[in-house]
Order: sequence, then C-alpha cells, then structure tokens
Amino acid sequence: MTTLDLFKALSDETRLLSLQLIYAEEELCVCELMQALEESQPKVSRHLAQLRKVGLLLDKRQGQWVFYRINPSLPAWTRKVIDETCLANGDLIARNLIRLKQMSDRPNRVKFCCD
Amino acid sequence: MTTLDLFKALSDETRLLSLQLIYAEEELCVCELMQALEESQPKVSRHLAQLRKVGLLLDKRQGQWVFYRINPSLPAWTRKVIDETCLANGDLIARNLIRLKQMSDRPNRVKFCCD
DNA sequence: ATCATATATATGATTATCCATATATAAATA
DNA sequence: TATTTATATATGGATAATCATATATATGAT
Repeated sequence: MTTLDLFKALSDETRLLSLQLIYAEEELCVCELMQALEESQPKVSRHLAQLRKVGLLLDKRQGQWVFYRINPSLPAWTRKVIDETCLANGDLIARNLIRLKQMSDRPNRVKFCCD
Repeated sequence: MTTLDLFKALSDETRLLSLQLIYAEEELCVCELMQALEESQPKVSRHLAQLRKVGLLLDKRQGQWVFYRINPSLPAWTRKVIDETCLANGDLIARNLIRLKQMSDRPNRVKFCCD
C-alpha cells in the first residue's frame, strides 16, 4: 500500500466512517455497517472491498456473514495515523454507534483462539 | 477543516509531495515547487491553493514570490498525522529535493522575527 | 436427505458525478 | 516590459452510485 493509496482510501466518507466503526467495534459485518451507516448493501460492500483491496482491512467468513477487521500487520506509521484519526474523531461516529446498538438480530460472533 | 477534508487534500500525488517538500524545507514558493516536481505552474498553483483553502498551508507574499508553509495552528492530531506521514516517507521526495538543490536562482528569503 | 426459500454478500453493467489537467488569460510585482 | 502567481473554461479520466443478478449459506418442510 502506497502512501497515496492510504489517503485515497480514507478520502471517502463511507470508507472513513466504516473504518472508524470497525476500529471502535473490533470487527463488523456488512449488514451491521448497513444499519450503522444507513447505506445500501452494494454501497457498503463495495467500499469495504476497496479497503480490503488496499490492505487496510481483512475479512473472514463466519457462516453467512463476512466480518471485516483492521489488518493487524500494517506498517507502524500507518497504524499510528489510523489510531490518531480514530481517537480524535470519536464524535463523528456517535450517531452510527447508537444505531448499531439499537440493531436487533446482530449476528453472534463465534470466538476462536487464533482467528 | 473536517477529517474528510484533510484526507481528500492528501489524496493527490501533487498535493502530497508538495506538503512533504514544504515540510522538509520549512517554506517554498510556487516556482521552487515547479522545479522540484517538474510540473506546470498552473498545476502547482492550483494544488497549493487547495491546500491553503482547506487550512493546511499558509501563504505570504514576499516581493514577487508567494511562499507557502504549513499552518502552525493545526489541531494536535492533524499535526501528528502530517508528522508521521512525512517522517516515514522521506524517500518519496528524495529526487525532488535533489532537483530543488540543483535549482539556480532560488529566491532569497527575507527573515523577519515573527512571520 | 432433498428441495424450496430466505438471508447475506459480492459483482457486472450502466449511469452519474467529481476531479485533475491543459490552455489561455489576467493580475500583481519588479 | 519581464517575472511570478492566480484564475477561468473546457475536456478527459477517474471514482462513485445504482440496479439487477449471481453466489454462498442457512433454515424449514417434505
């Protein structure tokens, strides 16, 4: 991932908020982000695919759901940029987190030791 | 400057390199950046105007030249993002700095105490 | 177990929108 | 006048949104 790739990935509101929400919640699936962001399924799916393609996110399928999380192997400076951005901008996702908490039928996470 | 504005500003190669070069050199004018980047005058001017408009850069006219520098009043987290980006990506502007050093007729800086 | 249906996600294909660039010109300063 | 910088307009290219559809998984009935 080039430096330019990183900032291009962060320069779209849907992608920026998705990353912040995933940062706050550890991992989220498409349908949870749809609710939190009030955006269509293809829109969310496409932007997540971009974040994954550039290397910011990893995905894993669990049953019918695909969960996205932040790639733990990012360069240190990249991780710092993400940390500072998310820590300083919690207010941006406050409403989205409320909608997420209100969501019924959130999928259950199956926890493995090393996933 | 919103968070989105920041990342949009950084998501163009000309703007990203300009910011890094200004970071490395404290301040630069349009004609110096033209040389360093090997880009046309309107292109450089336009991108600098965007960085100024969004609040990342300040400008000051000194005689016929307009010098751009990083806004010293940025929010702490924004400044950190810029610091980390520039410190971790020095290699991206190595060639540009060489071209800048080779430039003849670089304008003389007039130093004031508090500008 | 098989079949049909529902849910979750991804992806072509199309359209719309945004952004960067080039050219020309204007403005400001020396 | 020469130099430096800014801006207006037009155009091409990139990016995003949307619709329809495909794929994968889960669930329930037979």
